[in-house]
Amino acid sequence: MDNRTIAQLLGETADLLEISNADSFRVRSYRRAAEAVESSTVQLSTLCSDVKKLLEIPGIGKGMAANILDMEKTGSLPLREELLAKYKPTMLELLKLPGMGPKTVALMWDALQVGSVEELETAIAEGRLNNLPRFGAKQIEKLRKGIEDHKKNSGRFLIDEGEIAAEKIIAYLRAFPGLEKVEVAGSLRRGRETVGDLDILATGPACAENLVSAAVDYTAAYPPIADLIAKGQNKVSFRLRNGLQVDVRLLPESSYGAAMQYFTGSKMHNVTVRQRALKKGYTLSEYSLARLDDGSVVASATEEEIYAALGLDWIPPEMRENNGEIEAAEQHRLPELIRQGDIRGDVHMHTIATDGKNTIREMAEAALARGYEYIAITDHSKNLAMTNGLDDARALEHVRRIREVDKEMEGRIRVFPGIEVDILGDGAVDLSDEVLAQMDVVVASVHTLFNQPIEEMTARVIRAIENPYVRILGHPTGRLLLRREGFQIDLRAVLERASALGVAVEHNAYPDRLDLCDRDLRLAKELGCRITVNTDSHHTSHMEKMRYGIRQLRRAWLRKEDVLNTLHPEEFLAALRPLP
DNA sequence: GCCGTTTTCGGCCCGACTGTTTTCAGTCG
Repeated sequence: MDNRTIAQLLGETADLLEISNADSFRVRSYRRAAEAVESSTVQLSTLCSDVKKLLEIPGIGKGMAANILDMEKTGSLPLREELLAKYKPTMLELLKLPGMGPKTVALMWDALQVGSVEELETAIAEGRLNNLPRFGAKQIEKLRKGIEDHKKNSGRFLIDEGEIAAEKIIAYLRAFPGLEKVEVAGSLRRGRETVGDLDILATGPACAENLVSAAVDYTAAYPPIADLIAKGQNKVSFRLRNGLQVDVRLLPESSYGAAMQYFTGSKMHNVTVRQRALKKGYTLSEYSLARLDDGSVVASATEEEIYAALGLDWIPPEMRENNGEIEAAEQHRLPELIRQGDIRGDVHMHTIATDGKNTIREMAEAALARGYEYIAITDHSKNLAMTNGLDDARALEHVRRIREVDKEMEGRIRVFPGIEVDILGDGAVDLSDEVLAQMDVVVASVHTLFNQPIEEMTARVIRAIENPYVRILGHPTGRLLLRREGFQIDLRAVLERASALGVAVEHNAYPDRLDLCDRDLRLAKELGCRITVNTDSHHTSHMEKMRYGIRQLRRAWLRKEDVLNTLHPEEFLAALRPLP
């Protein structure tokens, strides 16, 4: 069992314990253990013969080690099974609705026997929630909208989940002799924030017509398959335990490029490309680009050949959304998109001073190892009490330590002092100007819950960035606009103001908080905003998540010069809004 | 359930905000 699965089972157990009103500290210990397992760099399954090693992991004690051993041995966790006998697995889904916490889920179950999103929907429609304590018209309406949003997004998986699953499948397939090239296509290749399913293409000598059936059998025997949906001549479809559907196609090398082009999509991009082919007297399919008159193949082995035969430059997958990329490719005007290697610094990260997991020094070393030239340490401020946020005094002390580490690093990497302040209800930020004046990088982030009219919300955020010490607007859409009903903002108005003030707008690279979608990023560029891309890292390993953010920037057609943290350290600071 | 120069109990990140309360429970970060 891999770490991710173990972490998931532990996390679910924590949720169930919470619903059952268990001791909150016990719940927390399950959560902590789940986090510890998730961020562990060693596979726990390799440690199971050595319980001592398991106990060395902070957050794993005797009980938890026993749990892990149980999961390794039996594939399940006794406590979780016990709780699932009492409740329903679908209740975990209910927890994802905004405003739905464990207490409410328990109430729904005890009072109405409602244990799933569908049942809740029915109960709302039948007016059965009306007599429940704490349930007024507003609360019910919030839930109704929450369900609506949930349905829109359920069935899709965050890009990193898709990628992790894809990497494992690809590694499995590559182990088969004669499967030489195995790659992902579909929306994952296009870098969308979420993926509906995985398309994986494989080719090599093993895909020759007379041999392919063995490779098909091998594919269908992939151990984690939960449900084999279809097994055909050269295609295998299955579902994984988490519900993600995967389509694997095994193709001859000669048609690999055509298949890559076809299965990468998007739909509208492909429609337009095929229309173009027809105009030129060709027909384009997943097998080849061929002449209409005699059917002879013009191109098929690589995408480059196909696009070239259509008079187009090769188009990066992230751009294939029919947003004008085809015209640009025709006129050789495709922008040179930003790449991961262009990023020279990450200016949003946390340490053990608040809710991070590593020290300032460890973060600096890890960033150096990644090839960064600078980082900014931006721990939380006091309003985020739960994170042990810094008040004025602690913030000053923290700045002093950051400067020390900066010196210790002897110029190999710069470490800038910073802070992530919270925006209060009146639009003020929660630390004093005197303290903010000591910081190189002040990020003002919208964290706390607001449920105000759009005008009021917009005004608050604008008031916050008008504070002259604020240099970056963090989480500009208040994080997870997707998930949270009730947070609404006039993003255009905010971005216009940020642009005028010279406040940079941050794009978060973390997969579950990609708070600017590609459309928002295009708008930001159009309005002349300065843009940064950051990971909001709470652990050294989080820094690798940068790649997800880069892909969003690429989807928005951004180039290196559009993003501030591609600059050298001093240039970066100079490009930020001038300090008062 | 974890953790411990205070070792085998008693701590364990806490404050803001909302809706439905007429004093607070629940959710969120």
